[in-house]
Amino acid sequence: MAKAYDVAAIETAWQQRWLDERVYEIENDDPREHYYSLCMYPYPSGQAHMGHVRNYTFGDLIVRYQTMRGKAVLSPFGFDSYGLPAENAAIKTGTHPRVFTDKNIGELRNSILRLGYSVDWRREVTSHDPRYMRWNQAFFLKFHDSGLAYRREAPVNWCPGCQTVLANEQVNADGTCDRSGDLVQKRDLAQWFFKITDYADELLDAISDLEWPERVKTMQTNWIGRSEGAELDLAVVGHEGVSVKVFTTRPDTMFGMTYAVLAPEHPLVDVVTTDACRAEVEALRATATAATEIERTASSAGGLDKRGAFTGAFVVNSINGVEVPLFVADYVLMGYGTGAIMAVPSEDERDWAFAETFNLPIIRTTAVPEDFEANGGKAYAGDGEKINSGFLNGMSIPDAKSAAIAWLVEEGIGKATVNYRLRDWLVSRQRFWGCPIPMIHCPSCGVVPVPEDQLPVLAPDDVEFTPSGQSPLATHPAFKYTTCPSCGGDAERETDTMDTFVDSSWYYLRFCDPFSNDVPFSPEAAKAWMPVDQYIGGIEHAILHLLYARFFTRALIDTGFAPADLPREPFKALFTQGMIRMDGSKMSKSKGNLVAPATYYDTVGADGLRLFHLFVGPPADDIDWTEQTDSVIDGMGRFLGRLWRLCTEVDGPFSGSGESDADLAIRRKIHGTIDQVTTDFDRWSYNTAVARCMELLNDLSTYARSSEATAQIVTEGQETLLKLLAPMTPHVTAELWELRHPGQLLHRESWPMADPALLVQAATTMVVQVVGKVVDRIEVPVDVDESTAEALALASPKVAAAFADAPPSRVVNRAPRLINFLR
RNA sequence: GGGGACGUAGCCCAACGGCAGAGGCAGGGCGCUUAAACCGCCUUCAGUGAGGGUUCGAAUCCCUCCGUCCCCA
Repeated sequence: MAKAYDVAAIETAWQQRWLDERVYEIENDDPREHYYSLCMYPYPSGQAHMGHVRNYTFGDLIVRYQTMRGKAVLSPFGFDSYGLPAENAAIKTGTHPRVFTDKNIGELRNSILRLGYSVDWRREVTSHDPRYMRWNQAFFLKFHDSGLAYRREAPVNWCPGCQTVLANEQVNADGTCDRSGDLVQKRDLAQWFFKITDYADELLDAISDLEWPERVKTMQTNWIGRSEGAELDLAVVGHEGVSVKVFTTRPDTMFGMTYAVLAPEHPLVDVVTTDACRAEVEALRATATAATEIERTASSAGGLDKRGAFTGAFVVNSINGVEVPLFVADYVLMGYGTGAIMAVPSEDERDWAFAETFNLPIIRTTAVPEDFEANGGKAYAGDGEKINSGFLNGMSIPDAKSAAIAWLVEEGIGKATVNYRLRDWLVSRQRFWGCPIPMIHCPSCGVVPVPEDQLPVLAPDDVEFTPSGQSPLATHPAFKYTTCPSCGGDAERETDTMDTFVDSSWYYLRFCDPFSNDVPFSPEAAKAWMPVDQYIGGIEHAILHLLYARFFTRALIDTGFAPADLPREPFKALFTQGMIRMDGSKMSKSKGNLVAPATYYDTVGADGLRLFHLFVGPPADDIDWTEQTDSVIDGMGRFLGRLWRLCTEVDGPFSGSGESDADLAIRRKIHGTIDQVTTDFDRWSYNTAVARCMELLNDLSTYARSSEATAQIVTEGQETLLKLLAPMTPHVTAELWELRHPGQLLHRESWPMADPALLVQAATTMVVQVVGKVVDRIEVPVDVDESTAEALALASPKVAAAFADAPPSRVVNRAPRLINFLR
């Protein structure tokens, strides 16, 4: 009686065995070629969900595959354990966020283990561990020293009801607080920033060399948003020495400026606004403060872009001396450029709409295409000859740009500048469950860093979470009140904590050396593994996390925490997996449409579920979880059952000698499959790799059913299939290998090599076409020469009939695959 | 509004510019079974969202449109 396939028992036993035998524990000095595989470390939200399963299935496949390819593979795991959900849970239930978080970490770790993910668990890192977060603080101090961290006022979302600051995700789409429903206000608070803009050019330039999905590279490029243009001063009429500095990407359009605009927050607004206009300007500023940035700049959001007010002041268009009105309008943002623009309605859509509303003149400075206006064209941003532009007339746009800038420089009123959309990274969070910012505010010394030997600054445990939402740090006297390290007088601690993106910006470096306590990671360890060879995660981190991590790696190198010769790009290759959708929206806890992975452990097992995720479609594509999905997953279970029977119930006797056509055919199939699966693995085409294995299993089953089969070939087929499937369905294949080779571990075997001699076919089918239509198929030797192929094809009766009257005028000869005769 | 991805059997998906079908799901038939499930074997099903272009040849490359989704504003 063959052994039964007891899915759950086999899987848990192997998970234990891999841990016991330390199969995936790796040393930094391992002599094999190093390979660093990393899945983005998750927020610990409790039991793993399907998105985790999908992510870690790809990650585990790579770890096991590269290990079988003979490499030393680093596969660490950790938890992004600071964050808002734990704090919200604390407010709701009164338990400390650490308790909630540690419990969730335990659950998530167990469910990762249950998936069979191969991890060096000794290297586990959690963000809130004092041995980890203390380095955030050390980095912060050094950044502060180096000018990379600074403090300034910046607007935050303030809820008047809760008397606290809200994160963007706590503000509803209509601008209300998601807890109290009050209208959220903008308030200026002094906050800490990291100077990522210092690295804008480098971060932008390095994008082109990354082995990343094009769309992620595009998103990063757009996010940094480098634009070249000019900065110039516009003198304010009647205010001696006062001028408005504006940034424009189109200095060639200066002759078309018919008004200028200040952002509502612009400091000059108070200076230039006349008494007659003050009331209207103030009203506009009030509405602008309440509006979100998206509302303010969206050109499609129902006329919001037309909100503005005249200041009563005029500025001089320096290029032609014309005086134009100065407005305040909320479509100009203080944070971009200089917070003021010269408005050229003829070449900018939003300026055009604004000019129409306020009856301002529109002067074209670029010749528009002939039927542009006839077709309803308004603002025109395309190419064309300069017109109405004085000394720029007749020039192309690029020439006119240069000429205009040269003129500005000559006159001493402007210069060429580069502007970025990217802004400095605001790292202050008015939260409890994050890494405390190690700074002290002293009334006499100002802002003073906490001395390094006093790190880490730890949040207190004896805190109460009130539904008001205010951070307990700010109301905890023992934490808040301290003495100044500089003068010894009374002082207050900074009570803000760091953005959790700081935690995730260097965890991949800590994984290289998670045991050190005197350094964040040793230079040797970082050099042993960095950069990450394959980084895997969700597309939702395409911009912020990846950009911050790229910045952080550079900043750590430049501040001496990481060796100078460490690669400055942390992630060599990136793969972003598709998300799982259900009923048209993302499968998520908040949507309440989760399907628990554990549902399948007793039926098809983790192996069956993994196989489903690999098979269902290209890894980068989103998948839809539908009523039919369970049937597909059942099919994966049937496949594994057939694999089990092929390896346990096929026992001959076989009489084959290894010489028959069937023997050769199945050996070709075996080796062809090795070749194809290897190729598919290397190009992230796991769905087709699974299909190849299914084909091989089908063919092997047929072959092994015949008593004419050859015993050694049956074995070769079985064992090859087990190896090919080992990275995909590790448990069942490991068990079947163990049954054949007691005491040996399949996952320590080498990846199979295809025999090249079995990959070449002697003969192939050549398609014969007449004027592109298939008329015949002929068996030809693979190395047939063109003239022989043509002769063979012409001998085909169908071709002969077609060309009975006259010979073909042209022959497209792609021997041995295809030949096409044309009349 | 700008940028990007994707549209192939009832469904999920394959197909270096060269025979539209690898694999799976669902459906149908037969076998196994007292019967059913399981299992095994066989099998039906599209001309590639629409239109144009390039090419000897287009699912594949280019353009326009339609639809779905994502990112940015």
